[in-house]
Amino acid sequence: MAFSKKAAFEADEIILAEFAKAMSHPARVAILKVVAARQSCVCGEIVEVLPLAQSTVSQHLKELKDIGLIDGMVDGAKSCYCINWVAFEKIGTMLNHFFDK
Amino acid sequence: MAFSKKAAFEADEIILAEFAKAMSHPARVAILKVVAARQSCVCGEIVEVLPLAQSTVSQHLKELKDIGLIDGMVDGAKSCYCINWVAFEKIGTMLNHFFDK
DNA sequence: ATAATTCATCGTAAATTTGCGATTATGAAA
DNA sequence: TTTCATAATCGCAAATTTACGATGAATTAT
Repeated sequence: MAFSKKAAFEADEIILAEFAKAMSHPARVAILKVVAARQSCVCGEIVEVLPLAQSTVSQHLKELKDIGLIDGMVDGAKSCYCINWVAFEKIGTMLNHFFDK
Repeated sequence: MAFSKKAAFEADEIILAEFAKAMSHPARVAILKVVAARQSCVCGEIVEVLPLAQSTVSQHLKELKDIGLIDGMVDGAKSCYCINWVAFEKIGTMLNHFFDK
């Protein structure tokens, strides 16, 4: 493969693909669902609900946070996450208009 | 890793993740854009436009077709593709309602 | 019939993702 | 302070994805 060809594509194509990638694993979709249902929630609650180890969940949370689908804030020893609805709006808009012509 | 944990999630989470995965690479987003812009188009036209080898494009097309985002039909020696708008509707609906509560 | 086109599939190497245990860092409780 | 709890990060192994050239199958052109 030698090297990735991602850079050869247009910025909006890359952005949409990155959002899609963030949601391309059922664990991350499940995390989004849990966080959305509880307004905001602590990492430990997510770990309890998912069939995955704490370190794995933490990694998925990081990915969702890096792309901006969730916001995370420290609450003492805990980490509290909530949905970034603005980002979801953005995706919806991109999906609605991206393939129009 | 030993084995994938995908099966441990709910069906709707898996389906949404699969759609997202199909759109998680800029090449596939670009393909969708090209096909959408031309109503329907032949494989060769896509290969011309993308910075990828024919076999690579063909593989991406197969992924998009397998998940149902595009339909493909044989036209003599050529292969003609078009967007499956119903599938896009489905994604839009899932995105709009999946995280509501 | 032969050659050229078109595209799917195969085999592969390299890159990336997934998952977990172990460790680390920080805050809370004793 | 020492201990416990919470969660991020590291290091590694296994799985999956990405990309391409080569090959094959089918159609069209000569």
